[in-house]
Amino acid sequence: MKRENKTQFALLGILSQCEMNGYEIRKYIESTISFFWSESFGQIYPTLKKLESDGLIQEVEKTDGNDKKKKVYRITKLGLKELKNWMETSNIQHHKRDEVLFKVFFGRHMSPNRLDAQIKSELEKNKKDLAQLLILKKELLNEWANHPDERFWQLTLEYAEKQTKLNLDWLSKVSSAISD
Amino acid sequence: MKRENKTQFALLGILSQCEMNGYEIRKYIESTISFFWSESFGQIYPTLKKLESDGLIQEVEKTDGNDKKKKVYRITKLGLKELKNWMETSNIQHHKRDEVLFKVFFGRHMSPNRLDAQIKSELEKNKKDLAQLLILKKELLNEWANHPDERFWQLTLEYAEKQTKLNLDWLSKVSSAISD
DNA sequence: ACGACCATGTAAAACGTTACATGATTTA
DNA sequence: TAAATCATGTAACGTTTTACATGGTCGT
Repeated sequence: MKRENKTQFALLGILSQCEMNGYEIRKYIESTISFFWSESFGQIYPTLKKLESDGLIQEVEKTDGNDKKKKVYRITKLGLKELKNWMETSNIQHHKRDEVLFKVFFGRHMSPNRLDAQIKSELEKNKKDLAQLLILKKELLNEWANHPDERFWQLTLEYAEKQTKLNLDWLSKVSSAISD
Repeated sequence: MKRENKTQFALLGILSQCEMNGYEIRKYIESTISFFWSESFGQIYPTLKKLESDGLIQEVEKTDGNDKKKKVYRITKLGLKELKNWMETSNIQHHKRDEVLFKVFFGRHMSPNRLDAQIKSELEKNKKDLAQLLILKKELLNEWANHPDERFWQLTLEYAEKQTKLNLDWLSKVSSAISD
């Protein structure tokens, strides 16, 4: 099986929800789907060019002379078709590399203090993540109710919340367990 | 910040627990830590060579003339030092790309049947994973009690079990939710 | 004797991050 | 007017997968 470029499909998925430029795509990923996806600018801009030259997205025509430098893209019918096709036919792959679990699993090699400091830093990160998720949850209930994607976002958000709570519980436990 | 080669440290971590050859390292990863880590042969063999030439691991001297083709490695003192140093000083990074959540989040573009089929396949995978985790749990209690890594394995395993159960619950819910 | 698994490796191609480069616009 | 943020992009480098290549060993 050849390697598929997942970045392509991520950008198609995002543009299927809303017209955006590259910079906004990055912000969207960071603020909304960073829980399960990440992309860097070094991937986003070249991929946008490729998608455009393949006819899967197109630049939105500018209504006025402003925003000369802003390149806002929209997904095309062909793009939607390709997205659907990939989603329906590709097998789900799992490439796991979780450095938190790595450090706990091989934790014997670290001084307990250093391990604990890293665990506490993860705890803080997860607290912030949870706060952000609760904001997204409210936004979803108020502003995005009845959006065609709403039920899918709801399900994803629910997973994210439970996952983050599990992390918080477990990290606390690890922190206690190693300070004996 | 330059990019660190995480494969190196993974192999050092594994060899800190037991002498092994490349093939066994792969099996170990698949059977024991696939929950949070993965490596391919294309990474393992070249990395073993590099680690050896850097003096972080060494080939175990063969006691008899057999096993000419088997290259069993052991971690050196320098290797242990480098492992400890990396673990204590590196920041934990998160490069998330979860294709299950991707497919649910952008699930509107799939026919409900196709999405459900993929979710059911994930359910099966998680059931198998859970069964495997329970086997590991028993092994840990019986054969590996009092091993110096035991408490760290216990914590990691506990996370894996809770995570897998969360997955099973959530996947069932997704499956119900999309067949309306 | 056949298939499954053990065992080691390389090469090509693709993927992805990071740092760099540049400049406009907005906000305090 | 300075700082922050918006905005697009490229180049170098390193990482990772996949496919290929080869041959040994073990069980049935």
